[in-house]
Amino acid sequence: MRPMTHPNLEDITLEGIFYALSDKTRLRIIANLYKEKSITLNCMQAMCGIDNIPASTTSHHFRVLRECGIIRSVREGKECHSQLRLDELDQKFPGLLQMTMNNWSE
Amino acid sequence: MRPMTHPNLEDITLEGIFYALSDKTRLRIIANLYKEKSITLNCMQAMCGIDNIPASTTSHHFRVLRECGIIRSVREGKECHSQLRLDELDQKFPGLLQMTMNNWSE
DNA sequence: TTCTATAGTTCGGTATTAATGAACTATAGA
DNA sequence: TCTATAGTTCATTAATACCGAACTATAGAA
Repeated sequence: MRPMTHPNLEDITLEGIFYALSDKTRLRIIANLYKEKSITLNCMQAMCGIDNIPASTTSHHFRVLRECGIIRSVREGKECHSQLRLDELDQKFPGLLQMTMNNWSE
Repeated sequence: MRPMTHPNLEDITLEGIFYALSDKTRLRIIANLYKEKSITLNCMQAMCGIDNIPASTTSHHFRVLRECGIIRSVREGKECHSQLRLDELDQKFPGLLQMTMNNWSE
């Protein structure tokens, strides 16, 4: 299993972030993580309320979110715990995540 | 030539907008249109400073922007004049375009 | 220590979508 | 009517996404 990679702050691009946000499922995941800002969630928790996505697809979505720089994930035991890179993102693209969540309904 | 179609405000989706914004060339177009908010630009003007994109690709990008609801285009003579749907977008997704332009550099 | 369940990842094939050269349309002006 | 301009559409190739099946890594039970 290859190690999880995360881009450095300076390598995160606006268009990369927008790409990650251009999918309903990923927006729902982000919304779940945003609700629980202060704690990390495992995949199942982060997928709470999102219907019936195959595990492989879920894994793909988390990879997209990770590799564009929106979330940070660490393996803990047999789970993978993720959280938003809130402070970093807010430093690089002020207001982006907040605006997104303000405008996200569903 | 089929007529240009634009979605109604209620059919514009957040993920659709993000998809349109997930491309460097389209972000550059948006930035050009944003600079000249008050006037409409033809394709060539809107592509100002953007290097060497084939006409067919340009046309494709404008179509994506149009069909997601970011811009409105009308044919005027042999040109196609476009402008941001600024007020409408601001009503539906407050702050989205402004945040995007604040965070766009290039 | 093995066995089993859990939580996720990776691989590979199919299906969808994007980019672009070539041909086309529509209009303006000579 | 002829030519140039501004852009669109079509068709092909190239890149990506989705998802079942097989795999990995860990935890806890037997």
